[in-house]
Amino acid sequence: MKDNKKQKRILEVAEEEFLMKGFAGARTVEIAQKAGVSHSMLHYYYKTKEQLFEHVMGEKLQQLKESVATVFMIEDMPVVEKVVELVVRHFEFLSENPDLPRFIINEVIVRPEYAEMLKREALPILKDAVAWLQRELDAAAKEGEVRTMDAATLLMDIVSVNFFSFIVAPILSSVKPDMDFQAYYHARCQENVQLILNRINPDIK
Amino acid sequence: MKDNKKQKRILEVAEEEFLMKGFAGARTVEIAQKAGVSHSMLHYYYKTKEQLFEHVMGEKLQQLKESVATVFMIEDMPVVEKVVELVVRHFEFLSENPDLPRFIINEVIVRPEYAEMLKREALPILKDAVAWLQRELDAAAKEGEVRTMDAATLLMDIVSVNFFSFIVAPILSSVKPDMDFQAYYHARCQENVQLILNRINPDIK
DNA sequence: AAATTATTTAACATTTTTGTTCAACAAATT
DNA sequence: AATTTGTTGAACAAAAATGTTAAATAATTT
Repeated sequence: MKDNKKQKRILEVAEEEFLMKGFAGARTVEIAQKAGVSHSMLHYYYKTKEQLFEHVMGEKLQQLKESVATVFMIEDMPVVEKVVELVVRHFEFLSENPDLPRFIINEVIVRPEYAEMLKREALPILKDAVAWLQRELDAAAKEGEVRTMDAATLLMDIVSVNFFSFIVAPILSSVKPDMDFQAYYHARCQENVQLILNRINPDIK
Repeated sequence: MKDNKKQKRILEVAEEEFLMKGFAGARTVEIAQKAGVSHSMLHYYYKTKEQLFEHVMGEKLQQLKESVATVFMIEDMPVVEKVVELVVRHFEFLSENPDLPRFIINEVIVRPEYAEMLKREALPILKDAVAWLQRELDAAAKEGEVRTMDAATLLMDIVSVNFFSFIVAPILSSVKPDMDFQAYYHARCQENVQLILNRINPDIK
């Protein structure tokens, strides 16, 4: 086999385009053109736009799944540090995949079949992660290290502040064209860590 | 004039469709059909899909603008209560417009001309609001009522946790089909208030 | 070298979506 | 009553997007 450099290239460009514009907004001819292959080549490897999209979505969900596994694989350390590590890792994951969440959320809302896919792929592993975090938190709460709290809620807080940091980034930059992304991300990550630390702090409320 | 009930109806349905599916995903014939008017009627009032979309976007940005004004018009009370009020009002606004933010963010990212529109429409008033909040916070910080902090950051925290509560709601419900939205929203709002209160609490860190 | 696989070009077919036109009719306004 | 405005239907045109085909060539594998 020729190792299909072009096929890979098509998929790469398809990812970019679908992630930016969604299924409805992306154009197959544009994908082919940007990938530097002929229009027919695209259909040679992927019969339909839908099929191409499925591959992209499949890869992205896979990636999401792996990222959950990675993000949660934290060696032994005090639970507070673990939570900090969680926030930072999740933030880092997002900084490498800034428009993945927006993409998934949109497609899942617009096209129910992909809600199913998400449910199948990403959910079981996420449930395990929540259960793990809950055990950690409960144990630490008994020692008074953190306040008693729901792991799912904490996770949602983490995801929402991190996620939103990336959602607004392009808007902020359209407002301040000279904005320093590096600095922004750095500051935001710190802010988010701080916010989550307050959240689990046992001395409050 | 006949007071254009149908024209209004078209706009209503167009809002629903564009908000759910975005510009690229929405279909003019479907809009006409759901509005209970003929296909030709749609083009009679709105020459093109783009024009129809502009009306919707215009209205939505207007609404956003007004909501900012409303959300921030808080009578005299201690600043901590003001912040709580802010969170609750913003949450309420979102509960009435659950997919507005997602819509705006998407279109603004995909179509730069609407980033301009957003900048023109919503930004000046938001800047005022941030300035107001900053003054309030600074005054309160001097009295030790809240911790010294950046108003823009606090606002971003508020928006992100509230916003995300609504983003995930449809996903959660696809996971747990029997989920009680009412209860979920109520709990989430409380959680978000709590999170923000921790954030401004002067006794932490 | 032969066979297979990858790739292009360029035309074409199909489908989907948008937009137009026109004749007729209904409703409201003057 | 006459006129303007709203409305439909149905056909049609035009544009945009997807998908197909076949012939020719290049590259790779056997």
